[in-house]
Amino acid sequence: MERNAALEAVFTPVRTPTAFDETVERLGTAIRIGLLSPGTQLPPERDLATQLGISRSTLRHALTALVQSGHLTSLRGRKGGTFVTNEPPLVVDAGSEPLNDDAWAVLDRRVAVEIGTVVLACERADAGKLDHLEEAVVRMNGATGDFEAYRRADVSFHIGLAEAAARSPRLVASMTEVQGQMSDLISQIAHPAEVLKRSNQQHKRLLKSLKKGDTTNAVRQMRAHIEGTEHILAGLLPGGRRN
Amino acid sequence: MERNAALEAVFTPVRTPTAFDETVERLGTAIRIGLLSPGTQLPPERDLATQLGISRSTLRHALTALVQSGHLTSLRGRKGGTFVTNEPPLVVDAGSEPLNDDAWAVLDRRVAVEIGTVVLACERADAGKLDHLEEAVVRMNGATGDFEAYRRADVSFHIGLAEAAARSPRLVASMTEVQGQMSDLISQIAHPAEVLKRSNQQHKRLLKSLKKGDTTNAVRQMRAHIEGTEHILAGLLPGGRRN
DNA sequence: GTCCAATGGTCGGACCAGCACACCTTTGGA
DNA sequence: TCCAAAGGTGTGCTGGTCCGACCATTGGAC
Repeated sequence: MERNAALEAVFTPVRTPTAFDETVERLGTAIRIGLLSPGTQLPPERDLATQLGISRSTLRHALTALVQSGHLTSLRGRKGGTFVTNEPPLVVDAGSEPLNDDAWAVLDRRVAVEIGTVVLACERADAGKLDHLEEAVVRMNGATGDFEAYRRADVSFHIGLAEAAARSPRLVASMTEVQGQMSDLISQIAHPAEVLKRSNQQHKRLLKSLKKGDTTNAVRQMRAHIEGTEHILAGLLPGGRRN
Repeated sequence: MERNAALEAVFTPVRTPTAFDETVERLGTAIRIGLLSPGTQLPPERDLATQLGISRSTLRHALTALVQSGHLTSLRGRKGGTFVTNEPPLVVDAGSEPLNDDAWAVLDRRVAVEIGTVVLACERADAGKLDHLEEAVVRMNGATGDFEAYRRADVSFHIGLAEAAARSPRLVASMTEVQGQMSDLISQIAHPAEVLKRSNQQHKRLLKSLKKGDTTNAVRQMRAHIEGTEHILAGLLPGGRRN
């Protein structure tokens, strides 16, 4: 029993997502969380394949899947292209997954990514970079009655934070991934306006601390912000609230 | 230019490590950072393949690679098996990689994982779980003259922290990965005893805060601890110190 | 001494993801 | 009228992976 936990981690199954899987996941998430907004045109297949470092065949395979799931549409001919649908599906499968055990892992990962981001943002972000966050907060203020709109702005806020902190695009990618997973989780719970208001107040306070470069308070506020979601989810997760 | 940083992250090359790659990486890292110590016997190939969720052929491919690189040896016959070499290579390729640009990404990821871990550990760790950390600190105290020994204890400390905080093995896996990457980075710099002493004093202070559940100070101390390494590395990294 | 069980080592066939590349089809503008 | 830019299709090859059967070595049980 000495260090079973660590060895357990070593001998855990190796995950081997295929290029197809990864691509569907990437683009699907980007669309669902609003990074690629409705109407956006993707780069031509040949270019995009190069950018993603995969063959056109594989990319097309993924695009086809996303077309069939209603995220994308394609138009042929000159001035054709691949476009994000006007009303793309917002969550994956609509609750077919009953909050399995990895949900806890997602929440833990979120703590790491969000708090790490906050620390870095406090050190690196100048006022200019934080303007986008201000906008997002305003948008959220005006959308406490419309969860989808609220959530889009919420995602902007958190991803904007990562952009402000990032020295490499990796952090932004991690944040994007985490936000996508969170969207899947929280799609299954209710969002009364008062909860959203309270949540956005936390955003405001956090932003204030960020502007002052007050790492200590920023961390505390981010932790509180995250805990809000965790407490709501705790009841639904297998094993109940384990905090 | 609106949100190029986020889109850049979306259209970044898709990574598709093979099962073989992942396995070599996993086991190699575990050995290099001392999670699998010299002399340790791995499970029989057939079992290990099952645990890792890959075929025996693929596993053997990976094991063969690790045998050739000097990490493992195999003995046939009853009471045979695969064992960690007595003196496995400690770093990958001995400095053939001249600190490329992703080094910054590694450092950022470390901030996230370590600080996130500290926050969770403050909330969840009881005194018992922190005993291992105490041991590690003692070991480091006695090894400020022997960097390899010091580093092994150092890794124990940080991974022990993850074990204390973890609700799922994922966090431990992330920490393991990060520590492996850090080992590769810091293998290229000097480690005078006084630097190690100072570093271990930070461990002590951190542990004290952890025991009190003082998240604020624990975070501050962990950040300071990480910054120590960053400052030393900054001179070697492309782009110089960017903090 | 003999046999057997446990373990690493080898081989061959099958499958499939991914790639490269050539070619077809549609469509709008020069 | 033609051409360029885009998506759509097909074909064959390579390499990673799996499965399963079988071989070789070795130490202990009897």
